[in-house]
Amino acid sequence: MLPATSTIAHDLRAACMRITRRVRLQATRIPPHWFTVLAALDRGVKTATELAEREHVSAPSMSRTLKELEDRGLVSRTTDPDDRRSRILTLTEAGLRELHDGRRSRDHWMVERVRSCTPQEQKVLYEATLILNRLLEDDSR
Amino acid sequence: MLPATSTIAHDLRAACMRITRRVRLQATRIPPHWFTVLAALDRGVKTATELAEREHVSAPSMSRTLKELEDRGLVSRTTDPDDRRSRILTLTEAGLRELHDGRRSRDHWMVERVRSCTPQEQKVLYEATLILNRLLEDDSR
DNA sequence: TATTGTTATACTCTATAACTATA
DNA sequence: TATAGTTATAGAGTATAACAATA
Repeated sequence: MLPATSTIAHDLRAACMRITRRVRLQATRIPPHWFTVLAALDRGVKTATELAEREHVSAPSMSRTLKELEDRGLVSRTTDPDDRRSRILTLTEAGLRELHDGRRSRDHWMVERVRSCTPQEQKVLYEATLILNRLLEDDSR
Repeated sequence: MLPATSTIAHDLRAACMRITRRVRLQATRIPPHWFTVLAALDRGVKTATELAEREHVSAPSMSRTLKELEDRGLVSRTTDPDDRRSRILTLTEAGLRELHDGRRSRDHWMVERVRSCTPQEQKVLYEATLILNRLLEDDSR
């Protein structure tokens, strides 16, 4: 018998949060919020203002993070010729490498775990992932 | 056809993190790390040292958090008569109420989403939750 | 001596307010 | 006047080191 909807929801929510906490322990070489910025730039975000909005962070916070990323050679900032107030952000090669390494490191724990599952279990996890992504999409409209 | 194990793992990990981020936006009245402590006490954890270990936080950090929780009347600390170095932690009634309110608030978004799923989908999500919890347990041994 | 918990101190990430420079 | 971004400053939350009390 299937539990009540509210129980399923609670247990699922709790499990997702536990997984997140566990995966976060797989330390990357850079802080999590830096990593998030590199990922956003990789997805095509171009300006500091846009980044601050999408990450729900204040403009000064993002400004400081970007300065540190630039200092470490992971991001480059050039003045936008069309609007000289703006600065166009791009990932450097080192930034792209850091992003790839970080992704691999974050996935490592989960890959080991999923590998230990039976094919049937892997199928359940895969289908659940599709459903979760649909729920998240539905919500953002 | 089922994707590669590494793809399933990556997509699942990413989905869990997105769900966590979305659920966190359902603000509780107290900071997330306080909430986590109340939940641990409710599960039967009794001492500050044990809490610090389980939450992967330093002893002084936990000590400070507990002091603030005590100041706000959510937790009470009494000296353990059997080992006078220790202090036994218990949730007050107000703490228990805060915990219940917080849980309801955190679950709210997810309950709405799961309710929108078909019974078959709910079954997949439920089975996935069981698998995820087993993976987390396996790991902590 | 070892352990439980605290205080002292410093670092990181965050925010709001005030600023510079462009538009 | 409004906008993109920065600097100045302060407030959380965290950590390590040093300490007190008890075992």
